Amino acid sequence: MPIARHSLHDEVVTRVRDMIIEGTLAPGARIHEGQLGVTLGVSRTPLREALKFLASEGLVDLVASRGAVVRSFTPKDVRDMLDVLATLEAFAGRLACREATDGEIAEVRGLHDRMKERYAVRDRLEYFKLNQQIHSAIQRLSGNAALEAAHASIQSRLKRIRYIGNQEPQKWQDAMDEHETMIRSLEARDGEALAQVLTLHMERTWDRVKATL
Amino acid sequence: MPIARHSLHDEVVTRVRDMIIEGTLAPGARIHEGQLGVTLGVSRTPLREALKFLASEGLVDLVASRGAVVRSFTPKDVRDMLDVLATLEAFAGRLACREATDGEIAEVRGLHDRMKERYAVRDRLEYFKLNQQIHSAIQRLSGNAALEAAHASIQSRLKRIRYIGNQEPQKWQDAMDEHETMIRSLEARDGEALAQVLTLHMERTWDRVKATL
DNA sequence: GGCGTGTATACTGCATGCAGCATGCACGCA
DNA sequence: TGCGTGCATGCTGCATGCAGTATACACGCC
Repeated sequence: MPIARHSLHDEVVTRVRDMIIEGTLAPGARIHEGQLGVTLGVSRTPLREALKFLASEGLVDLVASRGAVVRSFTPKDVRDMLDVLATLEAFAGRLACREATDGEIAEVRGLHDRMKERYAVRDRLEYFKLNQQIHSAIQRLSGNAALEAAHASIQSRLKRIRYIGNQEPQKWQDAMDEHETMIRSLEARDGEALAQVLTLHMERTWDRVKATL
Repeated sequence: MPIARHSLHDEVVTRVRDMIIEGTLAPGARIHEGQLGVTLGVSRTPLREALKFLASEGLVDLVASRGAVVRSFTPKDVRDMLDVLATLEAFAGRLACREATDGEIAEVRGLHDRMKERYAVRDRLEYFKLNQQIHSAIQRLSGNAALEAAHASIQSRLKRIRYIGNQEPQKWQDAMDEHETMIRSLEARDGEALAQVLTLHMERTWDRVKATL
């Protein structure tokens, strides 16, 4: 394994993306190149390159001669993205049930169990991270790289919004139950059932987040 | 309407993307910043920014300290992308039948008729462009911007490969027939039929291109 | 003769300087 | 007093210079 090579702009992409997800950079906020550059300790060049990258991901908008602003989403945007996610995940679920090895499914089960533990102690941050990993893992198990990439792109845009959701205990419990059904369907290699619960999960996710928009 | 503002890196993104699609920059070819910069008449900075953008689109790979290389796709990559496209287009087709106005559908019919004319005189380049426009238009008619963006991203990666396909008269005729069914289904607002033919079209597209990979 | 090592070349990665444009404020005129 | 215009400021967009590193070739050693 090659040692991790941290090209600076790659590092910056990650950092800025995290700042957007965590809300340090609020939606609609203008990104000041010089200022942010100083904050991150890099010059404007790699920062600008990172912003172009994030623009392509849809996390920031580039306005001519006025630089970058953090993209803000309307409720409809969110709903639309969830609909696409549902479509992609349902497709991935069917494939995963067919293509994944038993070992791979066991790994997802491992993620699921760890997530359940974090839920038990109400560790929202870790729960959330494991949750995202599970959804990503199902895409990966589909064996379709293009699918995985398309999913990752949309998921990253929704991260912030989904993190805000699940605030209420009942909602959180519901989400956990849906995940329980998911993992069972995957282990049973029942593609249709998995696709169905994934679609339902997205629909419910919408119900859980729409009030916060 | 604000006059078109051509930020240089945007222009470069378009130019380089076209060079990749047209094959001027062959898959696997290394992109030499200085040299290409001179060719395009721009300095390295906007060119580098454009390359970061294209990397995010998946058209080039960035290798640390070695710059950018034009991404090359394996047959499986192509197959995978077509599968995702089929999924997205089927979804978009259903939505479009429900959401589009009669006027919008008439516009697609217009594109279709123009495409048929180009087919009649065997004008492959114009046929191809109109073909892409039709597929994009169906996404747009879905009213789901996230869907449209995800589709556009994959479609741009496949452009070059799909352009090479349809070389043989019979294949081209078949593709044309599928499009004929498409437009009829759309006009009848039969979402299921449209989804079905779009899926079929992608499957057939695979049959048409796989030999060239 | 083949393989490993050293060195030279040249390309990428990043910093910085300069020019052009957007924005906000002040001043003048109606 | 209100609106329009001009100017100053500061930011973005782009060019270029410099340092670090990959690569290729040549030389030496086994």
